[in-house]
Amino acid sequence: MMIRGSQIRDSAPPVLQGACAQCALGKLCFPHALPAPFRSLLPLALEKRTRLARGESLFHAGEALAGLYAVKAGFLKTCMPLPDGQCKIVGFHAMGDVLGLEGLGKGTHSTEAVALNGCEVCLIPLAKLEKLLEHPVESVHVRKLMGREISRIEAQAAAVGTLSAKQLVASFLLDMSARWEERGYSKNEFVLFMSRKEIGNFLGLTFETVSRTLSYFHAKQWITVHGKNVLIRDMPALQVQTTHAT
Amino acid sequence: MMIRGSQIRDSAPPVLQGACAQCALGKLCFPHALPAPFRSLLPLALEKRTRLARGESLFHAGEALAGLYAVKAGFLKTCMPLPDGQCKIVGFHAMGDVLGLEGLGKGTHSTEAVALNGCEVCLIPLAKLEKLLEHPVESVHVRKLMGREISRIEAQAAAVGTLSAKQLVASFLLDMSARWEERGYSKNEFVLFMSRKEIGNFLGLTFETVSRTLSYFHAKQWITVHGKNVLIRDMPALQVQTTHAT
DNA sequence: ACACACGCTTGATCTGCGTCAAAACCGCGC
DNA sequence: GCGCGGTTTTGACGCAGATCAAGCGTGTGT
Repeated sequence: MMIRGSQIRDSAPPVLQGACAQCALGKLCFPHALPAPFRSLLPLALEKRTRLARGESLFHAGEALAGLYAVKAGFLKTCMPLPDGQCKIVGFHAMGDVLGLEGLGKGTHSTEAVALNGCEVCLIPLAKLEKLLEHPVESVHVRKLMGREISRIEAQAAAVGTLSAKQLVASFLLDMSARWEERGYSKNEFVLFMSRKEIGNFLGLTFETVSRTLSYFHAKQWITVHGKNVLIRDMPALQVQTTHAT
Repeated sequence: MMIRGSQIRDSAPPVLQGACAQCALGKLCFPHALPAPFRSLLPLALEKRTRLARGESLFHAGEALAGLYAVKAGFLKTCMPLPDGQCKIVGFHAMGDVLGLEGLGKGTHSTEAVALNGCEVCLIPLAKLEKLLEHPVESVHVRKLMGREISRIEAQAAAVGTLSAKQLVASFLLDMSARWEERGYSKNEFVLFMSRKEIGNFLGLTFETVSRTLSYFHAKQWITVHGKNVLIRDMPALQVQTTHAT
């Protein structure tokens, strides 16, 4: 019954209609952004809350889209399978993020979503989603989510293709920092839920290079790293590192 | 009056309501995918046809979204500005492609679109687009376009972060080939409208490396290159190159 | 037709990051 | 506590691709 390492603050029953009304995550979670007149539809929309243990998949590449997912708690990665059987991480996701948007194109997922720790996730089933999306306001909302997703991935792709290892790791840390801040946590001190290997995969580097770069930043006194715990001590220095070469 | 290097087959007036009904590009172009009952809305939607000369921008990064664009003829690139003032190409676009979807997130464009040669482009103005999107069928259509776009960029990002120069150039050629085939042209013989520098920028390589790799493929008899003209002589060899390392 | 500028090719050299290897660390079960 | 497997750190070395540089096409404007 207990969820290891999760940030759930209340003890809501695992399946509950209208649970979002009491949800501690507040407006972060996807359907909460809807304007008042459409809120009444929500208990219908949120059908199932799922718990995932570390390493479990929410969906697989090639699988038919079951609907959209809103992350309530925990951390996930989305991976794209490569021709050679390997898997490239295309994003990390925390509470408030929406997963599955890429599947709206062909009706099947192009990526796999895997839990990095204990997660709780809401499913908005496809049938009910489509019903919801007949209302223009919600339709606009989903388009905005998708547009932002496109911008995010384009920026990511642009960075990976051009920046050096130091630039990539610096911007990765700043990105994580910003995400924690958005969610009301400290922007200077946080935990990396993913391994060095996963960071490397995401940034197009080896885990040795990631480790070395973190050590380098540590030596420069810009950050303090102890395993997965990171303390940012000189944010501007990292920001400069993002732009300047070498 | 004439458009250099363009594939326009008829001599339709530059601005024409309902032009798509006679458009030689047929179903390739975005609004044509709409089912019959909604077709009547189209002459309203397609307000303006724009001609762009080589090097002209359709929209800039940061600019407010004017609407969506459908490419009627010609070739464009979309670029994302980087912190250091450089610009990274995130996509190449040909007739039938839709541009501006990334702007639906924040209402402003996150990329710039630049014509690689003489282009003709239709604008669907934002106000009319929103009207159109109140109809569920069209709303679904745009979501599909966006979903496919997300998948496409994710795949692109995955490739650039992991593949070697030879793998990247091989998959680039195969991608171009597939796009030409989709549009009814030969999949074996085509013209690269972009320069080596632009290919390099797109793939995260230098133009020297792109040039060397093309020469290597040429030496292997897999392709024939004369400037921007490409003839693919051994498609399977290129496909193998995509997966195999070295 | 000419020359100039720009893009492309090809070669030589340099370097950042990948690869291989070994040791330290950390969590976990017993 | 102890031993074990996996992760992380750190070092030494090599290579793919960047950089520097020189010559060659090709298209463009006069």
